[in-house]
Amino acid sequence: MLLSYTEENYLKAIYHLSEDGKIDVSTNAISDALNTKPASVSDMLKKLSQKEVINYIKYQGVSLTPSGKKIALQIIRKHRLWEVFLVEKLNFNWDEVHEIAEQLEHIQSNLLIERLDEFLGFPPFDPHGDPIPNERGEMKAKKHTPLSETELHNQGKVIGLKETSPLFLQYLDKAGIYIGAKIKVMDKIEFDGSLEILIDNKKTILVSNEVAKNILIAES
Amino acid sequence: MLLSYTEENYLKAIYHLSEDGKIDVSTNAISDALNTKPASVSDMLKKLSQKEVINYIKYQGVSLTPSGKKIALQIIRKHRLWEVFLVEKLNFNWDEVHEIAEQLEHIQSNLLIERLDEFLGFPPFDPHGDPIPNERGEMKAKKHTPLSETELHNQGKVIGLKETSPLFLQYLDKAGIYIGAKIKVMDKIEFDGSLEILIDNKKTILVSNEVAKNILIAES
DNA sequence: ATAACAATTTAGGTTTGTCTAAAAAAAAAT
DNA sequence: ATTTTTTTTTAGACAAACCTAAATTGTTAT
Repeated sequence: MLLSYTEENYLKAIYHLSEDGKIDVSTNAISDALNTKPASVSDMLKKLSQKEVINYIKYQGVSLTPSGKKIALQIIRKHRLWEVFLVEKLNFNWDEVHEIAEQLEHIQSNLLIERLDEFLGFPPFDPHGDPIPNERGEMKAKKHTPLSETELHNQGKVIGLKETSPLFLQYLDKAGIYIGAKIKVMDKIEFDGSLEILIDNKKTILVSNEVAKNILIAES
Repeated sequence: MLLSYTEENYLKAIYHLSEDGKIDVSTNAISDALNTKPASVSDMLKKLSQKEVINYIKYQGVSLTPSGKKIALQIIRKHRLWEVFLVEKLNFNWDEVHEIAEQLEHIQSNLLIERLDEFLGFPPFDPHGDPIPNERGEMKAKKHTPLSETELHNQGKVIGLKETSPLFLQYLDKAGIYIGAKIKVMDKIEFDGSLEILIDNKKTILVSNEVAKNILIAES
């Protein structure tokens, strides 16, 4: 089924809002996300409900139907693949690409997006560390961030490394850091970007910014 | 000044229609090109005239103002650059890319298009042989086609070669073909794609399809 | 439990880009 | 030089996506 540019944006917004734990998304939350008025959202929800891409009961919020979720994930797939393209191929910074990808995600062509995916080497993550759904809308992996970008006091698990040289692995081993280790950021030293981290609730150590940049964390 | 998706398409259509010699473009011609009704075109022309991107006198057709032409050429620039991307990087065939480029040409970001141009190595022509305007909307070169694609009885000048090996150049020299030579296609042999061509209104020779593919013609 | 407040929906209106049908202007044909 | 035909414009309507203002429903606090 073919949806308009605007309808696609509504589905995407509902998907992102329900990601944050919520089962049902409120009209006001959607109007905030899309910079429209609640009245406009009500109109659109009625329409999307008729197209059976959302479950909608008046005054009680909305959720995506399976088919709505599939469409939302396709748009997210396109968005994230284009972001990879912009960063990897056109040398954009990861913080410059969002608005352009917002436009590119609505280009209609399955072949295009599969070719793009291939051209980019089937990347599993976008430049912000968010996983890229596959063509069936499946997304196994979780979002990850470099330890260096993790907020103060946040915690998560080590899910990957950017560096895999023996020297780096030896260092991690000695420090007690391994894939799956639980890490909490206790302090950030502004001067050089080094971090004080708590590993598995047991040991607190100091890691340099260089090291932190190469450890990927799935926050929780 | 910012135009809508639809307004951009009108300007582009008017540009292409006035390319074919015509100074003033008719309402019907535009409605044909855009698959809309003449009444809709009249409405839009009034609007575009108010925005001072076209010169419009009722019942007398339209032409682009300098600012309208500049906008049209920017869109054409984007269209052609994306076509190069699709063919060169994503391995599309040159006849598959038009519809996708029709969508991509409306993506708004000057930085994007300049980066794309650079990424593609500043190509002077799109995959159909049409020249790509520069960022100021200037387009020096003329459209070119391989001699092998030139229609029967059409004529033009040799403006370039795809092959530049000494053997090929020697062959051309012997045949009397040089950059600037006037060539007319007298006959096409279906069997092997070879061509009978008239050079400078003097000499008729037969060239193989392989040779014809490597000679670029600016038709006239 | 009910009053006050917040969230949501309905009603009615706007803009953009389209349409059909009818009127007006220009071009072609007698 | 009229008539006929074609082209173009106007008038009035419609769908999509938005808006404001008013009405309704749900929630919270007393």
